Amino acid sequence: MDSRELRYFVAVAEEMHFGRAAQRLGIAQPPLSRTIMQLERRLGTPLLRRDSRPVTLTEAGVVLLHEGRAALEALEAAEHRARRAALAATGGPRVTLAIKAGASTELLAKLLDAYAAEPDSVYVDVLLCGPGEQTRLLRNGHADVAILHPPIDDTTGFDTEELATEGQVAVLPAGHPLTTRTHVTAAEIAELTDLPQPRWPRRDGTYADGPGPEVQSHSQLLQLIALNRTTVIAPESCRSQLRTDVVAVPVIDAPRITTVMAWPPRSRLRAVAGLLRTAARL
Amino acid sequence: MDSRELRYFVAVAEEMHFGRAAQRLGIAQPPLSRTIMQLERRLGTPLLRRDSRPVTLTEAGVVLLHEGRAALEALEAAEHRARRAALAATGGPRVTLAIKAGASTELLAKLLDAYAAEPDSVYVDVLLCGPGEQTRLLRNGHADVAILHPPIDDTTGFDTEELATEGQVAVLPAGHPLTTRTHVTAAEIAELTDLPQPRWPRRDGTYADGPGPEVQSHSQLLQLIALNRTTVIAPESCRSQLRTDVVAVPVIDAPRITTVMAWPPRSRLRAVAGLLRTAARL
DNA sequence: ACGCCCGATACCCGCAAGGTATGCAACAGA
DNA sequence: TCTGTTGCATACCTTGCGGGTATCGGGCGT
Repeated sequence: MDSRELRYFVAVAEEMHFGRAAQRLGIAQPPLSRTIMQLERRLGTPLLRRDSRPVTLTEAGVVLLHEGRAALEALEAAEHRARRAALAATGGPRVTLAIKAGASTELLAKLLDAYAAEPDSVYVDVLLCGPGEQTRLLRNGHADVAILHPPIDDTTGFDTEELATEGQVAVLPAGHPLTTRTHVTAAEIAELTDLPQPRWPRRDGTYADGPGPEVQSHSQLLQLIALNRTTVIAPESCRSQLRTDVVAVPVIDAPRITTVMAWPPRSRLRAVAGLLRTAARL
Repeated sequence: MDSRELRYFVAVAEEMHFGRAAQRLGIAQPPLSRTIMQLERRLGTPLLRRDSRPVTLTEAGVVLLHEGRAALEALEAAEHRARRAALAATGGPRVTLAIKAGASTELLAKLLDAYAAEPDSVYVDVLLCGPGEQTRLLRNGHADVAILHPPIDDTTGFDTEELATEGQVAVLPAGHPLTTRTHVTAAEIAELTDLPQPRWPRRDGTYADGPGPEVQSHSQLLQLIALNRTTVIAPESCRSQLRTDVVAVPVIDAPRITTVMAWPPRSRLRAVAGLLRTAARL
């Protein structure tokens, strides 16, 4: 199968609309229709039901959308990794590590320092990315290794190694009644109608409905907490990033957050192995 | 990147020779040369060193060969899985299970019977394949799930679930001195110069050098054991397939063999989940 | 019933993929 | 060192296919 056909099909399957898909692909609609029909002939099965609007996927179409996305990502990954391998061969070897922007830097700093002191260490490019973006970067070859937090992040399809596990704390305004407690429960925090949970923007920039304030950044969130507007439950390592006008109280029954290092399976990069050895010693 | 270019590059990288690669691809050599050069321009880096013969891979070339193979397999997989999904939608749902030909059928038979009795079970196509072939079939989409035996089989890149673990036995000719023992060690078996280890054919059909007899099949092997020509260490479940003129003696220090079910990560097939649930109850 | 939306069809064009002929550089043998 | 052979690159031609425009036809809303 040709990757072009697959790319076209994925576009149509995602848009559920030939015209919009064609626009997204930068081609006209008729050649797109033709290519999809060619693909269907080649596979010997229809992928789309056009008899009702909007067009819908057949069973085979659903499968091809899932598997095809993975295949296209693998193609991208091959291209990017080869390109980066070329850079590493000329300008000195390096690896790219993807971490969530705003995540705890303590553990990471220790790891990077320790690794840099290793005899065969290479330069580590640190790639800050949005929430949940790390797995995509790992899959499409923009990163070699990532720091993830299951079960928030989905690690299926990657090799992983656990680095740390920690409890969670509720971040409350200084002076709030609960700050006198040694610990609280998740239910208690959820029931605080005076401090409703904040709402983060979704992928498309819109917000879910709810009583909590809309936030775009961590500093904004901390300010809103200090102003008695909201509260949040976060890993305890966030303590080092807190302002003095907010207080962290352990949440006794919140799920423990694990920090894992993840990399694509059968990645044979020496640098990843080195990072792992270093991490194992910490 | 176009899959055609990648296919061409992989052919050249595997053959280390433009002419042979072109022949394998069914095209002439000049367009192949041109396509590889286009790919190199697109990536902005040379992939092959042509200044000495045979042509050799650059660092980027090595990476692209590895990653590119995986990407091409993912493409194949998408195609095959979509095609099979279409079949499943018309002719009743089914899954394809890959097992090594000649492996123990006891556990498998129990599993399949139990699964068939489940309320939402579907027909299971059993695909017999050569040693180490299961992972390839899983990767390229010819199979949905497989029975593997790590550490013999490489399971990196798959989700797995352990089904069973068993010790190993030495299969000896009836009447051999060691058959009176309750157990033996691997070293003792290796030191039996009168019964050298058998030699299996490699992928290309040739055999490694050594004193042992060349064998192609299990029945051949058993006959050679009965004839006092060789011996072999195998999982204890092989006992049910032995003839009466050979004897199995536990090897006390042989690594335990695990039987795992493996499937591609983020495969969402209900049938695979059903098989797993059934397996968990056995 | 009418009009609109949207995918399919018909037809044309240009380019890039593939073929043939040949040049030129690298290894092997003397 | 010279020469022949092997093997990748270059030059040039041909053609099929990917893409564009114009238009048709069917489903759905009003």
